[in-house]
Formats: sequence, C-alpha cells, structure tokens
Amino acid sequence: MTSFSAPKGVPDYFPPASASFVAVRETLSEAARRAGYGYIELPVFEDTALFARGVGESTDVVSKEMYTFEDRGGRSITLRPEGTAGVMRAVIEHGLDRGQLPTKLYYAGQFFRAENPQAGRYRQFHQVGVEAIGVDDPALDAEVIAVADAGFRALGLTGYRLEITSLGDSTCRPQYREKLQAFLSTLPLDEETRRRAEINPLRVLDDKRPEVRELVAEAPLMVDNLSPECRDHYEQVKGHLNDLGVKFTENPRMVRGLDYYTKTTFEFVHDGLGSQSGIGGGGRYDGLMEQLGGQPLSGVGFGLGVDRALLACQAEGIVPGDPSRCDVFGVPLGEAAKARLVAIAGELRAAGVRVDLAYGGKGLKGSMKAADRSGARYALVLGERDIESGSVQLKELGSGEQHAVPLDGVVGAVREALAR
RNA sequence: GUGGGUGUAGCUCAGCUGGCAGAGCACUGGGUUGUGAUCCCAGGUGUCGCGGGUUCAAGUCCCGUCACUCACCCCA
Repeated sequence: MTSFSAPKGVPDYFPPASASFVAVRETLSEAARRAGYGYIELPVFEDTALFARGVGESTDVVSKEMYTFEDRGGRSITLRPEGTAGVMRAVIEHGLDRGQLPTKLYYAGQFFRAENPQAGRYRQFHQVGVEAIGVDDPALDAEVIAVADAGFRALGLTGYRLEITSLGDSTCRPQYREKLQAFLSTLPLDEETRRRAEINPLRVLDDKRPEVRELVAEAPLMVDNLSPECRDHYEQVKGHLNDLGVKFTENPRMVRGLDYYTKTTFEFVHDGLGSQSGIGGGGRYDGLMEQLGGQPLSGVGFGLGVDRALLACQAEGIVPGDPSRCDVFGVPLGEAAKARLVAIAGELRAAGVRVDLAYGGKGLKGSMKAADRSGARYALVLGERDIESGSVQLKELGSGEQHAVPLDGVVGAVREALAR
C-alpha cells in the first residue's frame, strides 16, 4: 500500500483555516475591483519563451526556478512563475490595447517556482495582481500602489511598510549601471559577489551581509542619477501618494528580481513572517510590451502574495473570513424526521440560508454536538412529537433558548431569526 | 545547489544514564431512552520516518537513507 503526500513545497488549505485563505484572496481582489480593474483569467502554463523573453534570461526566476517541460507536441511549456508576462501576452494577442487606455486588469491564481521551500516560500503560491497598461502617468503608479495598500488595510494589517524607489529607464539606467560597476570593481569583493556585480550590479547594493553593506555604503545610487524625466516622474508619484494618504519610505537600494521594471518600483514588507518578508511588490515596465511583440506601451502593476498576506494576518492575530460552515443545523430524531429535515434543508438553501444536517444516524447528543461544532447560530430539532403537532423546535445555540415554530412556516421563521 | 534543526496517536508534544508506548486536544459511546458548548466515566493494533548495526534488551546508542522544517541564495 502506497501512501501519497503533497509535492514538496506545496501548501494545502482546508477547513476551517481555508476560509481565511479565501478571504485574503477575495479582500485583495475587491480592492482592485473598486479601482476599476476587470478580471482576467489566464492559463497557468505558457510558451517557455514568453517568460524567458519577458522576465529575462539572466534572472534567477528564469534561469533556475521554472517548471519547464515538453508537451506531447514537442512544445516547450512552463508553469507560470509570475503574472505580468501572461497578461501582456493576452493583451497583445487579443488587441486589448486598441481601445480606451489604460487597460486595467486584475488576476488571482497559482504561480510556480522550483525553489527550495521555507517559511512563506512555496513552490506553488498564490498571487493577486493588477496591471494598468498603456498610459505612462505618475498618478497611475500611485493608484496601483494605493490599491495594494488598501487591500492590506482592508485585511486589518498594520505591521507592514511600503518601500519605493525609481530604477530609471533606458535613457539613464545603462549609464548608471556602468558607473556602479566601475565603483564596485574597486572594492575587495569575494568571487561570487564579483560575479553578481557583472550580471546584476544593483543586487550587490541589496546584500544582507554587514561587511558588504559597509563596502557599498558610498556607492552611487540610481535615484541620484535619474534622467530629468524619470526624476520628475518619481517626484510626482511621491506627491500623489501623499495626496492619497499612503505612507511610504524611500529605499534607494531596493532591487527587483524581474528584469522588466523601470521607473517606479515598490515593495510591501512585513516583519512578522520570518525571512521571506515581502508580501507584495511591483512597479512600472516601459519596454515589456514591445519586447513581447506588441506596441511600445508602458504599464504598471503589482503582485501580492496571498499565502504571505495570510501569514502576516496570523502574525498580527487577525483571522480573516468566517470559518463557520452554516447558519442552521438540522437535528432529526428518527427516520420520518430526517426525511422532513432533508426537504426543509433544501427549501432553506434555496432561500439563501446555509444549512447542514446530522447524517449517519447519530444520537441526539451527538447531533447536538455536531450542531455546536458546525458554527451554526440555530439548530432545528425535529422528532415524532413535533411532527404530530406540526411544529419544529428552533434553538438558538448561543443562548440555549428554544421555541416551537410551525413546520409549514419554517423558512420564514428561520430567515426572521437570522435577521435579528 | 549549500548549511542547521526535527521525525513518537488525526493534531500539539513528553518519553531521564537503553528495561511493559504516554499526555493534552480532537473523535466515538455512555452518565441524561428529546438537547450542544461545562462536568464525570469508558474507548488507542502507533510499521516510534525507513534500512542496517551494537546489545540479553533500542523510541533511546552507532552508521546510512528519506522526509519535513528553518536559513543562505532568490522572491510573492
């Protein structure tokens, strides 16, 4: 006999805790809907080349973390490691950028990265994301950031901070990159860090080791080397954030792991999660759409980690959602009563009431216990005596108060009781 | 890919220098033949992760292995 376990690094969410997972995903999605973002449902696998070209061949995500396989037609397929590339592909493919701009879309779903799992880092994880495509307006950057902030606030989270910076664009980042590399080449760095300085010099600025931090303390920063346009854009974003009442701190050493980001980039950080503290991040991407074969339009978006936001809630003692399974629980005494309650449950459900029953011939004590554990506010107790008198006992489980209601008016009586 | 930690009941864990496999929670039944959440009683045949070794005797010691977990790297 073989027994199975979930693949390495993949979380299962089941009741009652899964109610919190759903509530987090739904609360973050609602924040996007409130700002006029429409839902887009995308495939979880795409042409491998889409991610290689969109995210960047040299990124860790593409070079060593993708689930890539060949399908039966010999095509190279990859389970999506992030959301933006797929959205851009769909926008280009269906001409969603041919109408009124910006095109505002949100998505929610699973993503996959073949990393070594640890606290808050899974091989299958969930994100809610938005993309606003086609307009390069600092007010839109600020809106996207404010939507993420509103989502986290709606969950009740307070222990996070927002960090922002600007990564410049193609007119100023290449020059800055050279300047930074020149600076880094003068430092006594170890072999691996030296290699990193070649591939992605900005990443060296984000090194966690104190000795490296000290070495790069005087390094030139992107924010001090922005083009006039990028600088102006960045200043306007900060101004709009202030107008929106969104608090932020500037982190000029912030680094993003995906190549497409330009200008505004941001990250939401929570300290209660362990080492993987980012609960969401995103930014503007100027060249991505053109890179993927579309118009040269800019976009801005974010990805929020649903799993991590849930961990953040747990760290703050917040329990999102309602773990109760039903409003009313039926307790039948005997077969005739069960038949009646099964029918009544159907009627109540049709009327929008959540109903469960004691199944399997439980005794009265066991059925009452099941009613209690179900989280229902009311129990409906039905036995021979009640059937004879044409009534059913409606018991409020919190107070223990119970009274008889007519069997033929049970739906109305229950709805009235629940409305109180 | 590289380190550290941990593997005992459905869950959380205790189990001392080797000597009968345990607790709490959860679950089921009963105390109360029509009332839960409180209380009392009863209910456990667990490959002690797996494989080998040492020993009269291994959950405990040794070797190997696998899994989980935290961290590095990186990211949501």
